[in-house]
Amino acid sequence: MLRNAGSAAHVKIRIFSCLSTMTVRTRFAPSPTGYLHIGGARTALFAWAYARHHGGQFILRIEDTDIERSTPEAVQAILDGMRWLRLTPDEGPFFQTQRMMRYKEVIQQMLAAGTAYRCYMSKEELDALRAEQEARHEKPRYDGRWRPEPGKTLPTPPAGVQPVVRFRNPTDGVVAWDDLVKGRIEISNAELDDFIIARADGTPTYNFCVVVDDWDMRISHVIRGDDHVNNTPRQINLLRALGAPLPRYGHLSMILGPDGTKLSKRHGAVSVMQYDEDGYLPEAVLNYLARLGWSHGDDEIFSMEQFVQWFDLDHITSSAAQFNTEKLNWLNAHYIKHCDDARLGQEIRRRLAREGVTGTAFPDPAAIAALYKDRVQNLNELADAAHPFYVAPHPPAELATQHLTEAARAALRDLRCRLASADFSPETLAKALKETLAATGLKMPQVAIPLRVVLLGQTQSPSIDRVLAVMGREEVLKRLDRVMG
RNA sequence: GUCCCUAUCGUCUAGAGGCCUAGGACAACACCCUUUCACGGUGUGAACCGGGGUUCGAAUCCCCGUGGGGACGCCA
Repeated sequence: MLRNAGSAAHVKIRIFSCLSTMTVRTRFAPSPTGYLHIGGARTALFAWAYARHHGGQFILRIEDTDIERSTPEAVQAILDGMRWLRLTPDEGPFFQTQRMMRYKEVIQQMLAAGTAYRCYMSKEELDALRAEQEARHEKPRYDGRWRPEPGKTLPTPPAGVQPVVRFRNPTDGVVAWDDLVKGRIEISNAELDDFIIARADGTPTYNFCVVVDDWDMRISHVIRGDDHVNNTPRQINLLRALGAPLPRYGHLSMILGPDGTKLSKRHGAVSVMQYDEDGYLPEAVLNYLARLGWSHGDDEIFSMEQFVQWFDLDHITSSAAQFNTEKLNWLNAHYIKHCDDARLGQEIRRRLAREGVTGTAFPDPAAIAALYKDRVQNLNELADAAHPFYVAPHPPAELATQHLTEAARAALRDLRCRLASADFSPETLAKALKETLAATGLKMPQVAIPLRVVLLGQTQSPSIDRVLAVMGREEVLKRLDRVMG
């Protein structure tokens, strides 16, 4: 799978296999400096779907070369997020920190081949150079002072300075590629400078590791956020210098926050696990994300199987999309409605347990889910609805005075008698209710609402007979007696 | 500042020169259903950023503005 040696022979095999089998291999390559947020999740989803659609492989690669900022917690958070979304990689996770020998080897080769060179410029000198360039309204870039040229005399390396290694970027011509989502993009080499591929301490940098990894891992399609568009020409030049085949590139436009501004840690860019926390079903989040920047005619609701079958890069919008919670809520409500009762029951238990409510075996949470699934937008609302079934509420004072009038109490007493001997089947419950209406001359709401107040501490609920059935005789009578005295 | 990307209802989007009097969905509003609240059903309002071209014909192609975004690290 991964090779540590890059001999010419195996380069040849690599090219051959790409051309002959056309295997699609995509990757998701997050850096573990934080959790998996919604933008990263969509990138992963699209890369995953593209590979699946073409019967190829989806690879997860953790780009942890920034030792300062990478944490094991973040690695775990990314893995958790992907597992929750069921975006299972076919290969990996691979860690760049475990491939250091390979990067160093390639750097040595480039140094030997003259496609890279040592640069002894200090950070201070660099900063000064940039400041000058900015003062002249120029794009800040390295001036190539340590770049070897035929007939050029290089400065003498200062003593005691550890050099960085820079890539010898072509100086003229343009780098162009047909972006899978944005179309043809051309960038002049004059815009690019000789970027650093190895730091003074010898560790390789991002643009270099990406190139070596994409090459070694035989990535055929690089699908990533469009904040990487500017890196692409550098990576293409590097790949060419290495004699490596070029993958195809597709750059996804970004996801903006609900207010149209960039997602930031402060708003919108929450962990995907937060959506679990907030009561969203992963299939709702996935469906929502799939439609954010991609479309298939008028189709809005579809399974992941369907998505994989339909997915292509031709129907991706090239402009940024704004996150819209209302639509996510709508999808979530839809998926809850169509979700299996037993699974919803488990979700109710899990969420109730989180609030310290245990002993939720009776009534069956799945039965409560069946009662409420088509009236909630998220699983937390479902758990909230289930709560009073397990913890008898005290009817709020104002609801009691407003609804538990003498007439209502009389009706409830009448109903209690009939219920005491009922078997709590839907038929007998409906019959008892009707008899009470007839006996008291009240209308259904005049009995149902006081009953809701007594049983659930609320004026709203599903059909009261269904509530009675789920709550069960024993508990219903207990609650009636407690309030009616 | 320089370079790159981008622009259809409030939002996500359909749209590949005539199928567009611009379609769908969310949200909003109205009505219907109703045992309360929801669900659901039906319906209404709502958009091609501006200006120039090309063409018999432009939402669609080209140019220039303008708005938005990204990049310009010994971060990824």
